[in-house]
Amino acid sequence: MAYENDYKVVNLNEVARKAGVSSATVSRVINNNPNVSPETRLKVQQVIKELKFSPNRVAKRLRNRNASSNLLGVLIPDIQNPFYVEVLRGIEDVAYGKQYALIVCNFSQDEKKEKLYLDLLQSESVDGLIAAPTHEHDQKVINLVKSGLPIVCVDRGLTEVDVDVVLVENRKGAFSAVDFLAKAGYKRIAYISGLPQLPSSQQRELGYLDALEANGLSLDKELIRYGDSRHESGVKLCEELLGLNSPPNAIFTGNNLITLGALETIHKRGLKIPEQVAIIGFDDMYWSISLNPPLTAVKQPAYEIGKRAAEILIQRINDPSRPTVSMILKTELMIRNSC
Amino acid sequence: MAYENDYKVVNLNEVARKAGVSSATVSRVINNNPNVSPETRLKVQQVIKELKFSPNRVAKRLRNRNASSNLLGVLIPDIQNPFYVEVLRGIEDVAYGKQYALIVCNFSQDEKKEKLYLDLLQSESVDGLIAAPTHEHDQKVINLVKSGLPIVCVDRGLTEVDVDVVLVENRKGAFSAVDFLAKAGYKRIAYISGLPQLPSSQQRELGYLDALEANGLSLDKELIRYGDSRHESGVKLCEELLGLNSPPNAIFTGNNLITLGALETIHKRGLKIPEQVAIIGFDDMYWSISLNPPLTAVKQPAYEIGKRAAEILIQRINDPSRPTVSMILKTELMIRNSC
DNA sequence: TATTGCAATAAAAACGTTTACAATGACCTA
DNA sequence: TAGGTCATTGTAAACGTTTTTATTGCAATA
Repeated sequence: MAYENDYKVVNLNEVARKAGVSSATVSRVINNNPNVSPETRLKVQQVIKELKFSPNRVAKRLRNRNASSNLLGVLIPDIQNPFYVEVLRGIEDVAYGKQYALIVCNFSQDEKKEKLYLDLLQSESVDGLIAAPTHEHDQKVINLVKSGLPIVCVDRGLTEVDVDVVLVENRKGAFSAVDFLAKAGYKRIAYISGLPQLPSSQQRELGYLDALEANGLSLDKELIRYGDSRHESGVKLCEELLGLNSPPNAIFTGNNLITLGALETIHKRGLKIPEQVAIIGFDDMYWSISLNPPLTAVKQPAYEIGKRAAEILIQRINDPSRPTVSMILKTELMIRNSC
Repeated sequence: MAYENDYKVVNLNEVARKAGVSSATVSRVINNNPNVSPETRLKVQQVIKELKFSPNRVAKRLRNRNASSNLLGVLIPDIQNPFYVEVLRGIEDVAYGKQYALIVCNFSQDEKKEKLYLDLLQSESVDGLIAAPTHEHDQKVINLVKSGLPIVCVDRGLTEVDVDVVLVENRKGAFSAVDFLAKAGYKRIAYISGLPQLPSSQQRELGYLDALEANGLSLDKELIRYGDSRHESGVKLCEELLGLNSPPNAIFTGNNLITLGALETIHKRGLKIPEQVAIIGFDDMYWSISLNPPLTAVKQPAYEIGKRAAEILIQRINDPSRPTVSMILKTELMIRNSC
């Protein structure tokens, strides 16, 4: 095309030539190395501006394998879950502020896909990684931590290895929800769990059990159902529960997609909420108020999780030897009209 | 740490040394270049397996500036909008299938941020870009197209330049919604528009006007409100409309975030939908059925948009000279109970 | 037998940076 | 004035690939 020449990208050497200095000097200028005389610096800066030079991040990354090349990996289980989108927003705001780019990998809770993405991220020489591993014994992520790559886990930790982690009080959060149901007089309370291998699902189940016990309610194992953290399993498992001979009169749903699935089923059956069946969800959404009925839910500070994780990651990149931290954030019960 | 050595990453030269060949030969093997004897190939492949070698994508990208380095940029106006998340899912599935990684840039409808991200993507030497530009005259994106970078626009096109684009029948879709309202007997129909500079907002407005005219309804300019495509402007503009001396009895909302905002306002005012005010939205969500009431909406094939865009982009990367295409996808009216 | 052609391989340059090390020259000191 | 110090700058290697060009050995040809 006739276009191309007008938009040719200049490199550091052309800047050096035009400014009459060596490439090393130009490099020093753009990296704010103090060993440059003020006049030279000014001259070079002028040429940089004139030529609209911007350093090639790929070359930089290749050269500085383990120095900062300003690229982070984000490994997310399900980008269609608004919770993770919100986490991503938090990460993104911090990353953008510090000139980091993000390679976003959505592995759809598929372990094979997760593995491939991790290889890819390593091969892209990312400076660090924010990940929500498939489970606590995720060998691939564990190895990556061992290899020295800065990593922060969100939503799910790792055993066997010391790693920075940002979590939420899952057990307490679940307790507050189920306790609220019990105090409101519901006696048969069901729990639809996400993937049972996830630490968060396990913790929420414990919170559920805690609340039953605290309120003197006996446990009916039939009322606990295990799904895969997705909308469809909310639909299906709620169907199962409502089909029981002695169905629950309240349901605690393990995450927001399950909540939406369960709502779909309840509405399809034409049941009145909360009169015929109450529902309380883990995970709030800003449009929960516009649901039918406005949903009572445990709110996770998702944006905050992402923000904190990114901050911690960048800290670790800058100081790989600092001790690991576990940050546990609080949840909040948003009371509306679904129970 | 004691860890580090166990996980050292091997490079092509080590493979070459161990296999007793030159690095060029190893490169030929991994790139399936036919000029390698079967025995050598086998030998090299063995060593690759043994050493768990995987080529460094950064070096590859640096070397092959304009050949395939398997990295795509995605420039998205608002990752919190479920529509774009769905588009992203479509892109991701195609990209993953072809071993492409994605740098996802969410510019939050902020032109400065958009510009910075575009510089970053260029500096990362992406092979191609899928973008939803801020408006039709987006100079930065136009220049990038002119520079020869393969680009596909989604949701919004560009003037002044020939570019691949994947769109939706915005005008027809809006018409079908407003026509449905009119045929249902609503006479005072309002339109809450997203950012007025967006081609999609403009087209939807035209569809709205078409439908008024087709049904013999007169236009009241007071009933058109312009927002910024976000939740808050849905809240606020709906507030304004309902505060009018002669308020609308039906509202057509320009995108899903506006819809949710408007719903919030309607519920806050305690108005009955659709008896006191009806609402129909552009953009469907899989949980629209769980809203109060189940929302009637124009469904865009969001996943399909992303999928097609990614396919077209990869085609163009492989054949930069092929003529540009415009793909226009159809919308579908999902009739539920909000009007 | 001398030449040619061909297949397989190696050598080396290149991509655009950073950085260890070397070189320069100005100034100071003894 | 010789030597040393110091600030500034330059040279060249390195990061891990791909690719152009060169080399090798061998078979075919005249």
